[in-house]
Amino acid sequence: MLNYTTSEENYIKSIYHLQKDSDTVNTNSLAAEMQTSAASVTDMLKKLKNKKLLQYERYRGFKLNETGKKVALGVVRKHRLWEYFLVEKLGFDWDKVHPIAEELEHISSDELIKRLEHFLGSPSFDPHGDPIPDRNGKIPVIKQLCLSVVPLKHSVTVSSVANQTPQMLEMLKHYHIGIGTTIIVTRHFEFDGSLEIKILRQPSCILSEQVAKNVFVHYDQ
Amino acid sequence: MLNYTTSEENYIKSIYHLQKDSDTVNTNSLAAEMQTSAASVTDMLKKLKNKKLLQYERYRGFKLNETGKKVALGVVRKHRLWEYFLVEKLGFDWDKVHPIAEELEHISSDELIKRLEHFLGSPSFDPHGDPIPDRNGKIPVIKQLCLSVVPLKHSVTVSSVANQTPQMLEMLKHYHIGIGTTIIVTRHFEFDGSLEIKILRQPSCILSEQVAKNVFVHYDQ
DNA sequence: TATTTTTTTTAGATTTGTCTAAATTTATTT
DNA sequence: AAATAAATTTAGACAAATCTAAAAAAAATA
Repeated sequence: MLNYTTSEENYIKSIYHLQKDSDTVNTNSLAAEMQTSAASVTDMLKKLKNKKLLQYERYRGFKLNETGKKVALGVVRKHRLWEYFLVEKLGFDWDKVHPIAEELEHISSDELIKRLEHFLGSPSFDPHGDPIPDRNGKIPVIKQLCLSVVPLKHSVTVSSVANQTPQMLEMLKHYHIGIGTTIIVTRHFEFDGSLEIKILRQPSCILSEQVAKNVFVHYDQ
Repeated sequence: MLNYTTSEENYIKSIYHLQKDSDTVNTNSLAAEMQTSAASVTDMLKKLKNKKLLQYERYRGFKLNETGKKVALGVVRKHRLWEYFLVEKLGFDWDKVHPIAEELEHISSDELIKRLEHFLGSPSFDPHGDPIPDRNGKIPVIKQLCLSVVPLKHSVTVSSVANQTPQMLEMLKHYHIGIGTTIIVTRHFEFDGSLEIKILRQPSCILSEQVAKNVFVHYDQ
């Protein structure tokens, strides 16, 4: 596989994330996402089109082709493996690792990533619960649902968190909730949508609907 | 501390290595070291002088000042910690890690390096036996001598290897010699300068003078 | 010391990625 | 459908890092 510049990789990654939500992407939303000007985006689109990484007709929006998606998945893979390393091996809090992984994801060695993955035990999900694509770009899937809609008395495990701010982290730390935590919802208060939950070896506690809406879980086997 | 570009850091590091041998550095030798043109070196020298990292009078050579040396030591520190990580944690052969560490050394986070160092157990020497500067730029010293001049029957430990090519690595692997290996020189053949050595749990073997001249050791306590 | 050679610097281009401002195309409203 | 607004692209510029070729300075040699 060819090598791309850090800037190209960043554009490709952002397009990839945007086109998951809305099939074709437009210039302004990419400019907003990347905090740059629409003109810069247009410039880069021409380069990426020349390198055959995306479909693009001027004024008509754009989307990554298969090659482009593979490149994007490679960058996402590296980003999430490094995040896992930073949290699990170096002990960073998960809300601190993003900017560092943004740099590490552009280190080019394939052998490095192969060995890093093995060293980490081939994790399937990063510390935020986001899936880590495998070497072929395959993304592990998991049947997730929002904690706010989980039925009472079912045992579920936290698999990801939507809002990844320091404020949310602080909140979750206080409640002893992290990726992998097992939770049972014991009551649902109609009035404000808040939940009473039970975590193993913790006293019961109440979560606001706002928090619950940002926590995603899967059913335990 | 300010941030510098990857290119600036690479120039600073190369100047640092060159000025260890010859107090003041000249344009052509830096150009050769960095595999670039003398004109490019002059361009960069002006930038580094503006940023107050080196003493430089045109046509008169140049050298890093104290600020420049600190920056250089920071880069060297990062390079060697990453090399240690790549060899000790990811299982790379030591002759494969240099180009990867050349990329990793430019990752900017200080917190990352602090935690990486702690994770690695604060090593003092990298896998080639080169010293790792501490957070303040202090370089651990060790009283080294060349294996070719070690007196007979003294127990010594390999601390570094001068020639770090794949060919040398292959040779040393064959003899079961690495950084940290304990060696006793049992005979010295005047004819060709070759040595008979004994390594714990290995049969005695003969090293050519050429190999011995590239191996550095220190006396055991 | 005068000449030649070597080293170093300058001058002028080039590439990559960015910018602002103006022009163009598309979309939305009267 | 015409006018207006919004989105997008082009034109032209700039900074960083590089290059080649020419000029200038320093060093070596005759």
